[in-house]
Amino acid sequence: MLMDTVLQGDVNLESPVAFTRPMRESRKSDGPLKLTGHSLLFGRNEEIYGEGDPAEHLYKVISGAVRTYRILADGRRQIQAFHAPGEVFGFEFERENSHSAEAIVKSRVLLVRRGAISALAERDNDVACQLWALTARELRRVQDHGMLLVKTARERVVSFLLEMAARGPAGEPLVLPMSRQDIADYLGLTIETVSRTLTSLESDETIELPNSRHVVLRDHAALSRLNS
Amino acid sequence: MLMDTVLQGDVNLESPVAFTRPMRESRKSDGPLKLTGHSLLFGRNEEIYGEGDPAEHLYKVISGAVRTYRILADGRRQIQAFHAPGEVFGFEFERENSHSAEAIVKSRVLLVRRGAISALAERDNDVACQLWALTARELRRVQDHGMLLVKTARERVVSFLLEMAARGPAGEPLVLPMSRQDIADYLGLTIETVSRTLTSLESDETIELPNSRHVVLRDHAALSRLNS
DNA sequence: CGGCGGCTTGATCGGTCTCAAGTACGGTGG
DNA sequence: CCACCGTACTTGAGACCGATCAAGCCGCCG
Repeated sequence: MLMDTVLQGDVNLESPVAFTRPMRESRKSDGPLKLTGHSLLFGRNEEIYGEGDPAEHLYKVISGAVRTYRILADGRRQIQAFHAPGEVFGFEFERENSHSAEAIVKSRVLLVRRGAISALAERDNDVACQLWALTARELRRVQDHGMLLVKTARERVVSFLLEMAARGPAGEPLVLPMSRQDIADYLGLTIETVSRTLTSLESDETIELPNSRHVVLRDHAALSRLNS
Repeated sequence: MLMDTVLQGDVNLESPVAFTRPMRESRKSDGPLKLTGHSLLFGRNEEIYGEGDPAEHLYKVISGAVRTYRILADGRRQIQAFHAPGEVFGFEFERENSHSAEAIVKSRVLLVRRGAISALAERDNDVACQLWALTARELRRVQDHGMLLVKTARERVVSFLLEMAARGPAGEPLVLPMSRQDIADYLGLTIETVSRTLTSLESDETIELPNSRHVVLRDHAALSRLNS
């Protein structure tokens, strides 16, 4: 974990940005929320923060990809979200983090002190409202993720693919930075079921799998139908 | 749905309040967020708002109990939360509601116009910060609910019972306002599995079921163990 | 060329769903 | 007070989906 120079980032309300592209700088009409902090570089599978750590920062992915997760008492891991460049994570109302975060691949992450944000929010209503909006957006994402978990294996995998596709440039093959185990823990399935389901979608000619980390969505109509 | 006199309620940050008790008026140190609106009375299973309706209000349960849910394309229903008196629901960042809300039993609900809240939030940072806090709290709840959905049937039912018990007065028998179907849709199980699991817990002498809407938690140690 | 980690494939097991009766309960009317 | 009814809940038998256990395969890097 290497310390980097101070730099400025802006928290915007735009929808997630492609994993495969540098962050997009478009912004909503209500304007971006300028925040400053240090950016740090994290290696593959390196912890960014752990469950129970004091929640001192908000985080923004500059490059790479991040997963947030919780571990159940018996060791099962539930991945709550994958974060692409441009996305903010680490929303926490409690004193301590309710979940852990790790870099999926080598990633640059901007850290913004909560104190700085609170101070800013007290002076500037606009900032406070945007924090609300960002949190509400995260709430919506988590609700959507919850919907996944009551579907069949096939529906979950399809939903996952469509979610990833929605973040990237349309038409281009999907690049997945995360392992099968990550996908399985995100979808509440086993690695074998994820693998089998992908294979099955390929033999239906709904998708193509040039290799394990690349997916081409071939039949969007069929995918949407399966997304239920 | 009967129109009622205008009355004042306060949105507080306290944890949920028992379904079986009138709302608790305790408040956090950062102070309650006073809001005014109309209270309405809703009958059993009456809709409070529907998915896709313009999101014009925040809601607070005065008495009774409320469920919020989404319907999947094929008709499956996923209940996102049960709301007890004192709790605020209807957080929505989008223009339209992402889910529906219904009264589980005859319920009185306070409606607060979003416009009024936004206006208040623009003038008063404290209000804006508390909205953030409330939303963050809801976020945490939804994350916790997501964790349920990757557990076994037995674990889900136990988690549900403990969640309900945590809201009510300690030691007293649990009164469930919702049907087995509601519980099943909240836990992502079938009604039969919920019923069987409860019966099984009773024959383990972990709980008692005086009747279908009342549960006595007998062996808290066993329940905590099963909560994983 | 060998070894290792990540992924796929196969065979079997088991938990939950599905379909189908039964039973208890609350309300209504006689 | 009881007979009746409808709804909600419980219980049973069997099927099925996804988990588990166990090989095998592929790609990558030494």
